[in-house]
Amino acid sequence: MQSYDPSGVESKWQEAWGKARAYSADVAKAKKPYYNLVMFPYPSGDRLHVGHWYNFAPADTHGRYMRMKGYDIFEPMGFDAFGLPAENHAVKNGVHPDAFTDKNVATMIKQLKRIGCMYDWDAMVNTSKPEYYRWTQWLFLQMFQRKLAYKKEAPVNWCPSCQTVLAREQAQDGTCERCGTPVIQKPLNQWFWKITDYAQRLLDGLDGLDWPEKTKLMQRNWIGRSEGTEVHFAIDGTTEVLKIFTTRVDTLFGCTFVVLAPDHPLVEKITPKNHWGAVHAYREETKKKTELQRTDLNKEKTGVPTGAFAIHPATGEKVPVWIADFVLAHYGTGAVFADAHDERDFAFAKKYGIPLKPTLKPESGDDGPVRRLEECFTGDGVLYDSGQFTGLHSAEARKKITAWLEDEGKGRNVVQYRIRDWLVSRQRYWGAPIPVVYDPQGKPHPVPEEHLPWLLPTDVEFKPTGESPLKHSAEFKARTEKLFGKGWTPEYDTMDTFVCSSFYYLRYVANSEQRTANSEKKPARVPRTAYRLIDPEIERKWMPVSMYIGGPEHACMHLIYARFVMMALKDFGFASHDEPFKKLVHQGFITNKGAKMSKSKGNVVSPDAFIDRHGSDVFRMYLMFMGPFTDGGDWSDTGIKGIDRFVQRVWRTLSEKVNKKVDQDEPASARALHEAIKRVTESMDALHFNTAISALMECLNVLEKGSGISLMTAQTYIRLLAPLAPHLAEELWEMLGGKGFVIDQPWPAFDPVLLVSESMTIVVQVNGKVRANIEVSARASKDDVLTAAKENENVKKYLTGTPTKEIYVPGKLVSFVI
RNA sequence: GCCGGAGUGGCGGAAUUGGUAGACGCGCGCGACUCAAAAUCGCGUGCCGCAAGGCGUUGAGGGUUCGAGUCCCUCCUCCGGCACCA
Repeated sequence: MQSYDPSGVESKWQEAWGKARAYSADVAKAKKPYYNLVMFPYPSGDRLHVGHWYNFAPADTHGRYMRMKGYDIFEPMGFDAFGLPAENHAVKNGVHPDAFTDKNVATMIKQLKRIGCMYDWDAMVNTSKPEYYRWTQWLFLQMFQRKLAYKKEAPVNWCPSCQTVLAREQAQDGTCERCGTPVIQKPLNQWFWKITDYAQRLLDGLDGLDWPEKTKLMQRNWIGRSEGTEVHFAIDGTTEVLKIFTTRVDTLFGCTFVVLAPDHPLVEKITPKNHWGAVHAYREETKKKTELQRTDLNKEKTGVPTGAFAIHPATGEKVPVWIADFVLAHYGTGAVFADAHDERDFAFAKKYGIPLKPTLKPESGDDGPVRRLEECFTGDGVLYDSGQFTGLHSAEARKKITAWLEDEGKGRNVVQYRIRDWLVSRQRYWGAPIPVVYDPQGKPHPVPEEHLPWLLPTDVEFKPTGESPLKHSAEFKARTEKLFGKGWTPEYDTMDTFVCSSFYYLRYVANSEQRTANSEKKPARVPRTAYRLIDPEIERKWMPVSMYIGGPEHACMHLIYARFVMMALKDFGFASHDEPFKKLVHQGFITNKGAKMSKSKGNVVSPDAFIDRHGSDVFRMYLMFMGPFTDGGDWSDTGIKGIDRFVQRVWRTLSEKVNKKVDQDEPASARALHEAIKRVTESMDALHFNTAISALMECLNVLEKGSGISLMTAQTYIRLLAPLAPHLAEELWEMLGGKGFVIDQPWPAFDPVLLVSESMTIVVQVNGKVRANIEVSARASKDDVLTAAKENENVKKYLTGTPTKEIYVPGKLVSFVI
């Protein structure tokens, strides 16, 4: 008897699947579409790592399971190929990013094929190719046309090392997401996409999504809706009006000063000359600080008075106007009114000797310390010294004061969002060029659609200089002048790669339709998607993605951009759905000795050696057996042996013990098999691959002990195994004379009758302690069971006296209380 | 600081609506095969006991219940996210 040798078997079946085009979906004809998607990888030059496998293999197992359940699976794979690493590599080694990317994609495809996933390679996308990025640019034009793309000068996050701007999401902790360099603020004229227009819809849409609650919550926080009041303060001696957003208008009467962000536009207009020196110096000081320094919470708050005064809208008092960098320019209106009921205002006022006036007291308890300004009370309470609102509770006061302000024309109820418009410009080479040209007056014009793809020029230096490398392309300038006229210049910035990945799921489907049409025998059919982002009928059928699997790190980036783009496309009339991803699941992280695997730490585990020795089936099953796939886990290579043994045992048992002459299994075997069908099905539905595997192991343990296995049972077992160990299952299926591919077989159903055994084991408890296990007939009544329980010797020992309570849980246990 | 999630053997982890905690696997121990080792197979693996049986137990403490890993309260620890958001 030969042991199972995966190397030959796995390549044999990978070839056979490929030859039969077993995984090419016909998206136009499919009846029960199921779009099984994983987040596409970046094609780095490195080998596939454990993290890739941990994402792709279980996702593929899910797809295979759904296929056997009768769905038409579409499972594409592609490459998010634009981005900094290829460009940095180009800078270092002088190889063009395109050549470098091509090489990486080719090796990555080879490696991906070894996993043995059901990828429909006909549908592949590569975001760095003109046939793809023409759609990235097309999307920009759509946004531009509807004024959702706009250019503005704004202080932006700038990474001095990468020499480019970053979206807020890419500079979250004040450092560059890629290189960790502290980010600085720099005023630049940049392209933005108006995601803020969709804030409320992005928020509302979350309720209907089958996503992890945690991810939804993160998006809710990111969108950051808050309802409050905009209060208008006139500036003394000017016609200027300062608008201030607050959620605590109940403390309005306690306002003794107002604070502007240093870069608030009013500062220049209202600061009297004699204060300008100090104000200017403070603003310059702020500019020099990095985002990290500026937002350091432990830092003592600083500020300077502007010398201007604002008129309190309710009392008419004059209150001083300060600037301070704890007030953020980009939230609310970039200004706050300060009072005694906010920790920051309280501390700031004490530091600079600004008077405070408490107007709120707790509903109960001693408010002495608050009145004496020894304590800062920030909760809701009861108002005093607040004019006609005195005596009201905070919540009530907020409503009444807002209404009063509205009547007086001094304020209104408003909703604020924390989310900011999406900065899509990048001063880098390796990205999709923004399809905009400027006339000699500097006015931007969209590049007409017939000129798409607006090609990325190749005659450039890659060194980042802070300006877009495209600026140095002679061809790019010449092309623009030739098409649009003398003095016209192209936009030199490229797009954030998150734009590329915001709609790729649509292009997969379009590609698949196109290639299928192209590969059909005559008469040639013109693919419906050839000149469209996607055919509307096919979009309606395949969207939203049925299952989207990828890492949680994209919660507030890719996953929010893609939702925004999908909503916009629907509004533009190119799609019929609001949401791109119906169900979302995050795989967990695989760590090594508790630490995140990274190249710089040198603790990356390469799957290669394990694949060579054990094969893809064993490796992917081991990853799935480690624990729940949403949890991730710490890598250890000792346990893989267990799966290897399991595979060998399956092989041995099914090649030695199958008796084709028998069609009736021993009862134990039959029960074990049907128990396995039930449990594997439940586990697969829940994506609990670890328990699916253990159910198969338990079943095998029983089958091994029996004297023989019927062909039927063997084939059913192989079908249960097929999504988890696809190659092994095909080989066994063929060996036992199965027709076609096992992956085309239906998923087995269990027979509940076979799950019921003749007898049942009942646990007997006395006063909550287990005293016996008794065997009774499966048909025994409550009285039978109770009688049998009382007759048990050990139970008798403890059953001293008449039970005050007799509990019987059918089929499970008896509990006596005495 | 705020918001989430999680704490179960030596290890990874199982456990329907509250119903035999520790399935399955790793590791370890003993045995078989072998000149030997590896591989494989068998048995064992919370504690005490030859056994029958007894006892303990799911981060800590308390509560509800005939019965709690599961429900409620208090606390501890770890992980993830947000963080001057007015």
